[in-house]
Formats: sequence, structure tokens, C-alpha cells
Amino acid sequence: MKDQVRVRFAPSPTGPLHVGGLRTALFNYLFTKQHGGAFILRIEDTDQKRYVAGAEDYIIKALDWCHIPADESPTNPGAYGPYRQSERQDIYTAWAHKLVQQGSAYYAFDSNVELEALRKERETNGQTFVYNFNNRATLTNGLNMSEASVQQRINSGDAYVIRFKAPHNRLLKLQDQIRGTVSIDCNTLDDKILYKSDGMPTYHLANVIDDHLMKITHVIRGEEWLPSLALHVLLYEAFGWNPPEFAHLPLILKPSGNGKLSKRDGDKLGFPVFPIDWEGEIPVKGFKGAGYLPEALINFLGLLGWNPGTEQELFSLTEMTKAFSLSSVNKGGARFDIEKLNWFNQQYLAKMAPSQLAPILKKSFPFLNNFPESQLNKVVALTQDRLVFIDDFWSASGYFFKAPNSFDEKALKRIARAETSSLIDRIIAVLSTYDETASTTLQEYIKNWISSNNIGFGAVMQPLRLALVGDLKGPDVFDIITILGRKEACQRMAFLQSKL
RNA sequence: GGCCCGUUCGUCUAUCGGCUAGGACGCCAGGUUUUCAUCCUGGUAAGAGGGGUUCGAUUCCCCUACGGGCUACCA
Repeated sequence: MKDQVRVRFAPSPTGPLHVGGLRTALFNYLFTKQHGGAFILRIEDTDQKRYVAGAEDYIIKALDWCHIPADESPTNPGAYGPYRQSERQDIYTAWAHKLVQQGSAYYAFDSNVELEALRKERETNGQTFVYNFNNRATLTNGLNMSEASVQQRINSGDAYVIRFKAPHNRLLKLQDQIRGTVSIDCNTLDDKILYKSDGMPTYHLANVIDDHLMKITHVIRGEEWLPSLALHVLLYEAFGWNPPEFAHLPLILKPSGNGKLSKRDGDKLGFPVFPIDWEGEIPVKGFKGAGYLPEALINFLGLLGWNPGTEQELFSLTEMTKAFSLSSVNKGGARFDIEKLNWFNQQYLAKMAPSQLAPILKKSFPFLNNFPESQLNKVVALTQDRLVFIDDFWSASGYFFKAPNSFDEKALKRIARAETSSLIDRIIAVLSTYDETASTTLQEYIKNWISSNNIGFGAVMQPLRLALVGDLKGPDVFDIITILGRKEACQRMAFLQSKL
């Protein structure tokens, strides 16, 4: 039997998760759910300097909001914990030392200052300093010292790191699910630090050990990791472990196309780059706070770098899970196009059931809680296809809750005729005489009245609309009257008359 | 600089050697609507360049250009 598919999303808690990370999480989720597998969230907090409090909590909440929660996480652990790397230090230390013992890695005592000086020196000669087979014999490390003197330095408290001994003269052909074969000449590799002098592993060591121990079958991550794929595969080999399958996702680029979208782009670009609001020292608005629905964000993000090969654009998470496949993920980076996201949002807002949309609107507009639910649902049904963002609800339907108290000059001019005032009197009168129990609808009734009295249709409808909405736009006038009630409609007509 | 990965309408993309290069967003025009929005119809617009391979290349190979990523005791 084949092993259960297990994938992981492994962000580092350095701040709020941004859309690039979210898309990586989404693809992991889609892939594993399609195979009935598990989605693991692992927090990569090995860099104490960059740790930001609240980031882990944010990541979990953001995934929840998007309906792609992890099956195993720090707060909901499975059988392979702990799920925070900072709590797995002993594991890394043990494996790192094992690597040294078997000769795959070595202790190095070179100070930052020394290394920096070497780099500078090479740079001025137009060369690049690489710590590898070229020069490791001339540097301060365990390869050039007796075991006893290495132990002595360590025991005396000297700072050390553990470096991987990259192989010499080896050509690696690596497999990537999206890119196919990737060739790497090991001579271009450097002896990467695996274990830092503060006792923490680097990403390379920790992610290989954790992925193996957590039985990860597929590593789906951003393209920025492709250059270190060789190192990771070499590490699996050194440990004697079978590597998982790898898939490197194309990056999400800025709208301008130059550079990947980053956390700092949020303010500059004028749209959010984070899923939900970030309540950090400097609060930042997320897509949620900006009036986007998670379904729209997810749909949009899913189609950024992947497509089903059909012409379907609108996908529920379930549909997308069914249609997803790693082999149809694109190789090239995709620019983030906010206009298209807005379109998705409009689509979702418009097709949502009013009873589903109403509770969401109530969160943005608490006063709606005091409004009868059946009435609210009617209002929503009438105006929901005019929304791009949740907050557009007010401009699209505010007049249902608050009578217009002023009118636009231009609009007044457009309806103003000599007989408008007296016409308003007549409309009020006819509105009041309508019999609700009659078999004709209000619309038919008014239309009949208009034609039998030989009044222009527009001459009646325009003032009516302006009085009700406060503007010359909006849904069907008779629908509005039905919701507002004839009495309220008459009052609004009278108010308009007073402003003529 | 070095290494790696990429490159189809402005943007997201389809095409797995036969193409009048399809769809979506955007934009423009028309229709529906008393109006605005929605919606419908139509239009606009693309294979980076140069060499091969082939009866035939957007599709396969090479070079160049351009773009992106990596090049930290960050992930």
C-alpha cells in the first residue's frame, strides 16, 4: 500500500502571512486533499532575531478564514510533534552531530569577521568567495585539526558551526514535479552551515529532518528554494533517507512584474497583501478588512500559476481540489492583478444567497442587526449584484435605511419641469389609492395610470427614483417601493417636492 | 559577477508538431434596463530575437536578449 500523502506548509513567524505564502499553503492543501492526505502546519522559528510575537496565531487564523485549516499544527498537534522547530532543538543537535561523526559534515570555527574579510578580499579581485572544496583545507575547521584539538576548542566554549561537506565533482540530476529534471554541478555548491553557533539549526537542516520525521511525502514550496534543492537532496542521502517528491511553485510577482510580491508592498500598491488584518505594532489591513470574501481570494490565488485546462474560472474549494494537479502548474511567475481579484469578489458577492451574505454584511454594518431579517434579505437580493466590496453595500443600499436628506444639483435639474411639483402630488395620490389586495401589481397599476393619463413614463419614474434613492440610479423602482412601503415612499416624494 | 529557473494578447492563461493561436480580467462599442450597476453580444490585443530539426514549428534543440530567484550563523 502506498503511504498516505502528507504535505506541510512551513512558514516562519516573522510577521503576517502574505498572499505568496497563502498561495503556497493553498496548493499544498489542494494537492493533499485530492489524495485524501494530511495538511501539516509547521512553524519554522529557528531565527530568534526575526521572531515576531503573534505571527503564529495570525497564520492559523488566516488559514481558518480561507477555509484551508491544517490537520496538524502547533495548536492541534498530531503524532509527529512538536510542530514548532524551536521546540525540536535536541532532535537537530543529535542529527547534526551524527553527520559530523560519519564525515558528512564538519565543525568550523571561522569567525564572521574573518569570513567577511575573505569575502571582501575576493570581491576586490572580482571573484566570489565560496566556502567549499576549494578552500576548506585552508580555513579554521575540523577537517584540518586533530579530533582532540576540536574537542578542546568546543569544551573551552569557542563558538562553532557545523557545515555540510559538499561533494566534489558530482553532477546531480534532480526531479521536480513541476520543472522536470534540474541539473546541478556540485562544484558550484558551498559548504552550507547546518547548525548555527547559537545551537539552532538552519532551515536546510531543520526542514530535511522534520520532513523526514513527520513523514512528509511531497514538499511543495516556492521557487526561491530551488537553488537549495541540491543541498537538501544531498542531506537526505547523507542521512540515508528517501527524499520526498519536490515541487517548486512559480513566484507571485508585483503588478509591475519586477520582483516578487513582498510584505512591504502592501501600502505602496494601494491594496492589501495579507489575508486578514494584522494587529501588530503597525496595524495593517488585510483582504478581509478591505471587504474581500475568502472564496474570491482563494479562487483568484488558485488560478495564479495553475489552471485546469478548461475554460472554467469560478471554482469552489471542493471543485478546485478535484481539478487540481501539480503537473498543470505553470513554471513562470505570475503578476498579481488586483482588478481580476475584484472581479472574482464581485462574482461571489453577486451569487451568494442573501441569507448567507446578510450575516457578513452585519459584521461591517452592525446597525443591520436591528433590521428585520426578512426585510434585510430582500434588500440584499435587490442590491448584491452591485457590490464589488462588502463595504459597497452602504452606497448601494443605504437609502433603504435612511431617507435621502439632500439631492444632487444635477439630478434635480434633470427632473425639474414646470409641472413636476403638481405631478408629485398626483403620484402621491395615486400611490395612496392602490389596493394591495387587488390582482394587479403596483407596477401594473402605476403603468396603467401613466398611460391612461398620457403622462410620460420617464416623467414619473425619474422623480420617483430620485425621491426614493436620492439619486437617479438603483434597482427597480417598484421593488424599492415594495420594500420601503407606500407610506414611506409618499413621504420621500413630499420631501423631494419641498426641495424643488 | 557566479549558479539556477523562466519567457503566448496590457494582465492571468489554453495549445502537449498541423493555428483562421482559444478563454478570462481590463478597455472600447452595441443591446437589455425609465436610470445606474448587473447581464448579453461584439470588438481590441500575443507566440522576445536569431539559428537549426522537420513536409510543417508557439510547440523539439542551440545561441542571444530580457525577466525572476538564489548567492547570510534569514527563511
